[in-house]
Amino acid sequence: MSTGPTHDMLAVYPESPPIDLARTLDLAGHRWKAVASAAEAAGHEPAQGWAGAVVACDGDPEGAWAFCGALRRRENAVQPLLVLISGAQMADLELRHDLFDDFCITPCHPVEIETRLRHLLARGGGNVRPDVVSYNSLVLNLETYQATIGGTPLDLTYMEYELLKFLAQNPGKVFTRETLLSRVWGYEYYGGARTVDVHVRRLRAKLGEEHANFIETVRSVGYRFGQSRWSA
Amino acid sequence: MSTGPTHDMLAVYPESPPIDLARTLDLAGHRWKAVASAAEAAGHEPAQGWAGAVVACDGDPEGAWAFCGALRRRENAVQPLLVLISGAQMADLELRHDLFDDFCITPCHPVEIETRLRHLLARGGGNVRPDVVSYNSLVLNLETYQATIGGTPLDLTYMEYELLKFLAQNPGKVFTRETLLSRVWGYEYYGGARTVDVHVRRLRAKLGEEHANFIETVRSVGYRFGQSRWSA
DNA sequence: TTCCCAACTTCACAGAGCGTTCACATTCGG
DNA sequence: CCGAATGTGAACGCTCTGTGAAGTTGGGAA
Repeated sequence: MSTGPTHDMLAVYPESPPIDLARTLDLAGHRWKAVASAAEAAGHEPAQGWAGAVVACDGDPEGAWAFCGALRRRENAVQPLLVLISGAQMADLELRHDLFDDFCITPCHPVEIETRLRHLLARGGGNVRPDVVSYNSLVLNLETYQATIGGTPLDLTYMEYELLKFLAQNPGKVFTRETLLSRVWGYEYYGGARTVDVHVRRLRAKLGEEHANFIETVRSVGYRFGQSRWSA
Repeated sequence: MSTGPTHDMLAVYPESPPIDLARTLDLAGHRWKAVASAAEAAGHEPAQGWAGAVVACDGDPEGAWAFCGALRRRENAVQPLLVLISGAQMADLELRHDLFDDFCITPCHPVEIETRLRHLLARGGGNVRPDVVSYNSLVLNLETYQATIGGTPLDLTYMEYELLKFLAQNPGKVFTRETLLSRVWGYEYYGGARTVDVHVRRLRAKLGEEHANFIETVRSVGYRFGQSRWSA
């Protein structure tokens, strides 16, 4: 139907995208605007909103993922979101599965990028991103930053909420304190691992005695949220 | 095909899939069944339905696309659907964008297939396939640090888990106590060899009388996990 | 600006869990 | 039947985690 997207403005990151990417987008007839940050993306957003985003993780992976996260946490989450990564970065994808819709392993054929973009756009943004994370009676509302358990709201602080969200998004999986610090607190964080312990303790307290065991301690390893699907 | 949860059976086309694909699926712990046609896919469908489909278009593109179309036209459309195509076939995708959810350009890294499957399954609400080590009814979940035997969880301590994991990753191979100490406990470890004995004993106890013989004693040498193919 | 309070981090200590070792019993090979 | 290798139970001691509290930071109000 569409010979070329007309009213579809894509956000591209970083501000000086790889020349191959720029050429590919141009040749395919896409309209796009490169931005340096999520704030800039919000500032330069067209009236109809972004039609999607393409993020190259080559130069600055940290910044790129932060950018993805920011676009997804917005009021109107930008969709679809295509990331370009190197093969070595593929391991990063697993824990960030909620931050993108599709990915390309660079270097890749320009046609592949174009095909994936077309596919994503044709599906109208593709997959629906859940705006809540839930486990049993626990519900995290990603839009309002509120948590409830059995319907009654929990009064969580920011870090408590982020930690619980991260754990609840990966139920059953064990994380070391170091992993939690880097994924929840941030990469450049240089702090003691006991910080995690204390936050876990407060979370357990707020979850209540009945649900404190939502967060399990795995001795000598770290923490796990929820039970493995096998221990049913 | 490895053991695992029973509700994640993938349909694979064609009936004799590329060996690389088969190996990738097995190593990732997926359960799958190769089928020769859409009719056969319907006939062999598990009670809970297919968790998804992987279609290799290498040999017979027409048949492969017909297969995809049939799965999509069914009462319960099979989702998600991942197709493997060569670069030359990329042009086919545009006209068939409604017949698949994601694609891989072959030849590609096995990790990419696995990553895309994970992503698709996670989106579809299906369970993400964990990394597992399994032997008979014993399953070690490397993500959750949990072990089960015949579906019932084993309550292993950290060292017990590590020892069992190492042994189970090398079934049939005999290890001296010294080797086990250096590989499981660490190279710089300087302790008595009887430590291994005690841990083996506890492992056998927790495996239960029925499966205690998973760990065999090789007198004057060490221990072996699983049976030698020469044993009577 | 200055103060204040909430949130976050760090610290210290106690308790529990777990790994290691030892002593003794048992089995195996010759 | 003997010696060596292994199985077994118990006790010791260390490491890790839970926990209360002190210390630090940052943002908002007066």
